[in-house]
Amino acid sequence: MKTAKTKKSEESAEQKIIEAARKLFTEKGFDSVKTRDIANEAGINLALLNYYFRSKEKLFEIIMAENMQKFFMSIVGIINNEETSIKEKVQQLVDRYIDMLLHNPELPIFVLSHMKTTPGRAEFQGRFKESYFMKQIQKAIKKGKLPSMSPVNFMVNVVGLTIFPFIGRPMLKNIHSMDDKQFVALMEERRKLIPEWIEAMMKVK
Amino acid sequence: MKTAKTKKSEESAEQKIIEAARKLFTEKGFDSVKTRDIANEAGINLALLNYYFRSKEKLFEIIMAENMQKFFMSIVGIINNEETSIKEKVQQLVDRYIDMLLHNPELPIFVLSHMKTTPGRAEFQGRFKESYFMKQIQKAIKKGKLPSMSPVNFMVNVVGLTIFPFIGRPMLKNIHSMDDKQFVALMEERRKLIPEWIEAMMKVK
DNA sequence: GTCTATAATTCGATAGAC
DNA sequence: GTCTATCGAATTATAGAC
Repeated sequence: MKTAKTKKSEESAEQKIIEAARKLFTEKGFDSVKTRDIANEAGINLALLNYYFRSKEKLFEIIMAENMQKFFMSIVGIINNEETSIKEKVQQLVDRYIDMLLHNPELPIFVLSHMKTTPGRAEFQGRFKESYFMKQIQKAIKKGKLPSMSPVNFMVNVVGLTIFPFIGRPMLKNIHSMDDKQFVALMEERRKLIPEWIEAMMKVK
Repeated sequence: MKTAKTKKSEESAEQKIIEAARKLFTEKGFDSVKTRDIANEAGINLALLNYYFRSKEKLFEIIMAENMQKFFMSIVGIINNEETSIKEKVQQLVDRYIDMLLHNPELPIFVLSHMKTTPGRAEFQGRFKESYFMKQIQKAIKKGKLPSMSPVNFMVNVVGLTIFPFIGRPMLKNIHSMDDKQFVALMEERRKLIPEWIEAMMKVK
């Protein structure tokens, strides 16, 4: 174990704990992960966890803030850009999310699971609702360039078509016996197709 | 407490435990729920839980099997019907899932969370992949009636557009400040729109 | 079958040596 | 800073009276 992980011994204990916690909490959530699991994964002593982070809860809050940031903040720049069209925003959103989720596939379930219990922070409240993207969509609907429906549907479709496969990945693995390589190929196919689908969908009616 | 729940005292203790366990496990998962929570929710003594079900784990397995059944088996009849067209199947799938999930909104996150860790049962393996629905889609692609792409994409889109809003509900609540009534209205709108969208999407290219 | 009391284990956290 | 040892609370499970 020591032979292969030369890199890890160069990191500080604090850093090793954070990384172990990030991995385990993001995969399994708060209650399923035991502080001993984190210590083992990090290759450090159990007492160090409390020495550096005071409690399991404090450590979790750090990881949760990190994950929320990664999940939401990566797109606020895109949806509030006043220079780009709806079509351009859709392509950028799809690209950004697919890139990010290919490296952090557990993020959607983590974020959505914990938003069920944790009241969303003021930080993100209305971040979508009041975005320039939403205003563009509402305007397009008024002008008859998009079908008359709840503008939320538009956002749900873009986000859903993009991130749902990551959420449903265990289903694809089991029910469709899809391996990791096939999954990546599927997402690369969807990267091109989703913007085309969105365009076609929005001409309905 | 006793005054209002007259109905509950008519049920057997075993039944009350099952119902409490169903509610709590489905909402919060295995580790977050304590056996005491279940006993309290059921209004029975803690010891009865082990008397009837031997362990927390055995009880959980019952609930998980129930939920898996509800989630998957409700649609096998639809996707294996050799009399209906692709279009009809899409409408039926959307209807069935929306009806079911309006009554069991926690099901998708529960099922997908636990399929991450639990290897899928043989019961469901290949149940989609070998379905008549999949064969119909493959045939339609060959005939050029559907765009040439992975047939999995088709299934992912139908299922994703339908169940993703339930998974993303906490996000809609927080970020879009959407209440329950608005959510139901949204899903009723989508019930009509998703089949139309799917039809439009599949004409791309 | 249902309850009280308690055993057995797990888990988060800390004291204290080095 | 890091470790060993251990405490105290929480939690699952069981023994035994009724």
